[in-house]
Amino acid sequence: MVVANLSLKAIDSPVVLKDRIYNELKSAITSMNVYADDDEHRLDERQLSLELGVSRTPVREALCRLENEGFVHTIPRRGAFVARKTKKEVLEMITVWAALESMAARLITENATGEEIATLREMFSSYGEDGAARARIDEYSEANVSFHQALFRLSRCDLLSKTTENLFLHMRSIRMRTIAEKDRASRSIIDHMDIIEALEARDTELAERLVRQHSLDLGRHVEECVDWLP
Amino acid sequence: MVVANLSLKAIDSPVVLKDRIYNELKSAITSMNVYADDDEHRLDERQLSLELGVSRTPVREALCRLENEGFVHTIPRRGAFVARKTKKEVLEMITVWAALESMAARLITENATGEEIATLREMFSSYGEDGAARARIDEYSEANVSFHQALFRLSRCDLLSKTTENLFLHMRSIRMRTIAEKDRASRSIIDHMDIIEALEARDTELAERLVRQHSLDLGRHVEECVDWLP
DNA sequence: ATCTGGCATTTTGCATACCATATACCGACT
DNA sequence: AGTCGGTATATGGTATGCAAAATGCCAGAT
Repeated sequence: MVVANLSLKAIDSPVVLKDRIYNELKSAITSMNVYADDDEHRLDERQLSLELGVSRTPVREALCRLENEGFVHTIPRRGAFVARKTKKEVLEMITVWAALESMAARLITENATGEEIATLREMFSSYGEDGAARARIDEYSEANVSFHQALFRLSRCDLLSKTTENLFLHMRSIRMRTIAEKDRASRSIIDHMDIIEALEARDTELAERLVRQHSLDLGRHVEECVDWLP
Repeated sequence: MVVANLSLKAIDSPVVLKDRIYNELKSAITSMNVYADDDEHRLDERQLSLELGVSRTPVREALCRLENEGFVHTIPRRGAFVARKTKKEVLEMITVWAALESMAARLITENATGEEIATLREMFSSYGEDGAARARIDEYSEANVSFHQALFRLSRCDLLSKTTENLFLHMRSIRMRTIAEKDRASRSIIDHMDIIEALEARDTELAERLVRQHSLDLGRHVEECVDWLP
């Protein structure tokens, strides 16, 4: 008799309540438009626990995590609120983003395969330089996000992706609003194409610089044009 | 009658129990040598709450935060353990570090005053190029940490500092062990001096490249020489 | 009429009690 | 002797209870 050599993957994911609540709240917070109105959105522990049908304890632990990630701001004895970023904080997020993504580009030129880089180009196949598809802003916005996420994925550095993940979510509402300007969208496409070419040419320094500049440009644009943030 | 115009600073720090426990545990974890022995260090909720003289609830919330920051690894229904980084994770931390610190250097060349940059040089005044002081490794190690922290401080980007803060703590044990090699220490001093000169010359690209390379060198050294990590 | 002081309410922070599950031990069976 | 199965125990996950603290309201005084 031989032991059946089944290739089983260990199941160590007994998803517990607090994690599900964390995911639920996180998606709820990131999908809402925090900056739509001026009044702050309170997160009542008791109300949340009632709505979710659980006790306050796992809700508190979920809020604790969200606070640590900057999505929730809690004031002792006062309660939890959906965090609102100041303009300064947004600009700093963009700065950190620029640092991380330019490093991702660097790593891609050194490690990624040609096929992987080719997938980047395919993502924009429908958005030719003719600009025919430029009208589909919302659709492009999706491709835009995918492109940046792909950069981090191809860098093969999990920590880079993980560190940026929350920045992505924080920036989502901002980016959605700033990308909805045609000239910036077309500028963005050109930037992306230049980046892809640099990656294909394995030009480490150039790719790094282009990616960094692309982010810093966004930063300058926010600096100059966004006045709806404190 | 005039209103007394006292310049009071708002006290919004009713330091609550869970925060103190968080700090207590964090300093305890980061100061211990996690990699000294092979057996994993368990963190028993009940035992901790007994030792600290509090209930389990705030202990759990502190552990929750520490898990989110990667200092604690909890397995559902099994308990919390002091997290042990793999070699891959350490290398990725160094990569992220390199990205962030090189961006800090970039910002310094653009924003910092000459006086601020001068303070960097003063930090190494006692470690001349003659190498007379090279023997004082432990003392130098302190100056080394201070130097890197100063880079982030002078970047005037709080988020850069904040993001790196935990990386600092994670790397402490690693760095302590790798820096304790004379040739690397002297190499490190030279690197630092080159970086300072680039900053003084306001050479953005050079400063950025030197800082990044300094970190990546550490990465390569860890890659090659550290075999005591899984 | 406005300001101040106290009371009531609301809500968090912490403590405790309960429950589900994983591990460990032990006895029985092959 | 080794292995399998059951039970006990320990430990984390969840629920609830209690108290401190902060806000808001109202009444009374100036």
